[in-house]
Amino acid sequence: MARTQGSHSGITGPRIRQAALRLFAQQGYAAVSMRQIAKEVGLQAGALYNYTPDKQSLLFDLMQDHMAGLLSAWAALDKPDDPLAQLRAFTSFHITYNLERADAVFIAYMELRNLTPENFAAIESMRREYEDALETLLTAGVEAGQVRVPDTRIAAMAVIAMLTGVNTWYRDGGRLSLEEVETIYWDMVHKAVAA
Amino acid sequence: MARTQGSHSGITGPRIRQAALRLFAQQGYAAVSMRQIAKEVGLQAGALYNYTPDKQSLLFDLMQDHMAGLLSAWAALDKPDDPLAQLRAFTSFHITYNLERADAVFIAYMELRNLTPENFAAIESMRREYEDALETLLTAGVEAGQVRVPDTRIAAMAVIAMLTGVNTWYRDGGRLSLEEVETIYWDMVHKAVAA
DNA sequence: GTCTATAGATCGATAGAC
DNA sequence: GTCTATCGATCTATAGAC
Repeated sequence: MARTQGSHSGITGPRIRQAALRLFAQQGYAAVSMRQIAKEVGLQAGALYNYTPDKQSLLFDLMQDHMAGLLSAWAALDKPDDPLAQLRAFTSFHITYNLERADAVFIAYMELRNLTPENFAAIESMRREYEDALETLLTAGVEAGQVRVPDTRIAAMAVIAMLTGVNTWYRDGGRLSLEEVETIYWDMVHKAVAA
Repeated sequence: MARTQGSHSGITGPRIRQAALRLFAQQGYAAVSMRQIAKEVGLQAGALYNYTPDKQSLLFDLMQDHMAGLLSAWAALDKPDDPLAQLRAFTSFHITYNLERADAVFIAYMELRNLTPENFAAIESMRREYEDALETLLTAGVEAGQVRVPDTRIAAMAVIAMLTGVNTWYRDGGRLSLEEVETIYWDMVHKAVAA
């Protein structure tokens, strides 16, 4: 039953999204053509339009799936009661989750300007929700007397920026293991916000 | 002596770079056409090639100028002797310098993938030099007993990521003044790396 | 669901007049 | 130094055969 055209396996859609994710991250949305994506999956360009109405929707779906996954993974995580322990859990979670999805993280940040206004608003709202989750956590720490920061909103932004920065330099098999990285960052995050 | 074509004023080159900087930052290098840049300056597309050999050189020059300016501005800054005071100076310097050049900062980070390998290496080397400057400063703090971090290299990367993150949310006339932002970030940076 | 073919637009860069 | 005009390539998206 060898097949020479297309995949016919019902997983063409995911393969297209996977190829687009990688290419968008490597070269940027505007620099990647539909023909390139099609070639990566073994299709002609026209066939892509059986899976996405247009290139913009392909980008938006990738970003939306990433943000939704991030939010639901954090929501589903089994969290300790203590606010400071929760903050430690957030630190490890953010580093690990983002490192494992470096392409999606990169796109979700870099390609915001290539979204239509409506799509941009949707993604920004999800990002805001994630920031709010961390700020709420910091506020609980303040009320428990474990955290003291000049401004919980800015502290949330600062912690997220610091942790996401790991993606710019971390490489598998490098000088430090993922566990060591998590420990090092927790030391700094902890001291930065501690009472 | 009214002139109706071109600028003839000897500042066309800078105006082209300024327009390219703004457009590249807003829409991305790949999404901006030479015709768009020309229109912004009031030229036809062909005239741009009197000022740049090609689009790639235009991008590279913008990034190189930005990084060179950052390095020389930090080098020229009058710095205190005390390592911790120097770190405070770095915090204020980085926030202010980058906020005042948001477009260039954005491009220098986002458009690395659109550089040729040679150009990429040149920019990366300058970025590395800036990171080294901060790491050297942290190491001096460790030797003076004022700083204690698990890893000076990672601490340098973490501080830079945290401070550069200001660019993603700060707006003139917003809730906080630039001075307040600097104070807030110094509080967190200081605590994060303090002995 | 994929193919081939193509419409219609736009791209970077160059040539030659002025 | 800027213009007009254009080359040759490439783009997104669609139409219609299979």
